[in-house]
Amino acid sequence: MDRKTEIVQLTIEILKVKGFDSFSYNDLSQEIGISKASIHHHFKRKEDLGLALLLFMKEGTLSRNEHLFDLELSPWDKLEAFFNMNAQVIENGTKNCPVNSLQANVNVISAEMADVLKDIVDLEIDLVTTLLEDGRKEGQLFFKGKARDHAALVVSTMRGAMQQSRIHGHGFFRQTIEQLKTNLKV
Amino acid sequence: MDRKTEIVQLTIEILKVKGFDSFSYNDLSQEIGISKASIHHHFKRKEDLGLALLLFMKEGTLSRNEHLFDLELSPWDKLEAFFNMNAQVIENGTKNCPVNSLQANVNVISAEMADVLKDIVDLEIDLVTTLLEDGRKEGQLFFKGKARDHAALVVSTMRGAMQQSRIHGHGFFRQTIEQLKTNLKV
DNA sequence: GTCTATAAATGGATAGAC
DNA sequence: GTCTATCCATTTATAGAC
Repeated sequence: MDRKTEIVQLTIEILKVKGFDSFSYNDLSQEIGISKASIHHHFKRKEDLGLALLLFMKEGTLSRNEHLFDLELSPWDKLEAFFNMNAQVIENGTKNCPVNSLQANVNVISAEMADVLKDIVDLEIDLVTTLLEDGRKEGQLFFKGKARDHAALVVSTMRGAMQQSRIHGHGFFRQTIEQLKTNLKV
Repeated sequence: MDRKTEIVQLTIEILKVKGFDSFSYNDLSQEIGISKASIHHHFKRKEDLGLALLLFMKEGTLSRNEHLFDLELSPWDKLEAFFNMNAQVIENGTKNCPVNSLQANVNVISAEMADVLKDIVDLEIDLVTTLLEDGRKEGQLFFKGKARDHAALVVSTMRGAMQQSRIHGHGFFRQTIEQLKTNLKV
């Protein structure tokens, strides 16, 4: 892996713990073992790193969506896989989702960064919308109203639960997702 | 209103925009029109201000809960009032909920602060649990499973939607709450 | 690409006068 | 309670050598 990617990935990990304003080039420097100036060589301004990081996250979301979509699974099982992927992100509730972290800091990031952040959430809502539509068509899962509206609810709930679990412990996320799934059962 | 309260209330407003690490005594100084040193006179350390602010928020939650509980309204209408109160907090989606802001920054606040933050969310879940139980008993609203589990879901969804609405616009919160209510209809 | 050194600004916090 | 002045640490960022 090249250094740029290493820095980006480390930054995402740090974002799960601290906010965008709360981490410094010094944090990265210590963790990677090169000087602050070297980090600046790869990403001149913190904002450049922020944008690179969001584009990296968007790429990840795109490829995960594609991978999930191509799996030989039922809509229900794909939805479960989606939740499990996100459970891994927060590592038992000890960490936050980087999307939450950046949303909470939307006023301290650039407009460009915020645009990509919106794209990422839209991609997720797109995926869940498709899974909900397919599942309802097949009679495998149940919900009222439009698929897209319910997908927005599903993503909001998941994201909210990811953040709440930071203070309520790792069980909170698991339990809330269970309740969400209970509501989707026919 | 005394100065301490003025500072606390202003800090909560700033927290809706920036994170706990991202605002400074200088921000408060500028807005109120007294020097940084004067802010320090009222709250020696930033951590003291943080704790005072959380205790203030907890008091507010307690009195709002009590007020809501005493209203001559049906459980459904009380739930709606609860959502409307929270819609006011984020002011059309331009701002975040301070609870979200602090949860996202849980690693940069003190353990004492985090404890009170947990109390606040627990109080909300308690309220919603009671409303859900009463509503189901009266046959006015519907949900599967335990009232407390569903209350955790309701609060997670609301909080998640509050934060998403920062990038998805003011309509997102309203729409997601509508979808949440649609699911609660008998 | 990486380093040391350093600039320039801002942060939290204190001392002491009024 | 409020002020000015100041301290010290940290932060983002740059210059220039290797």
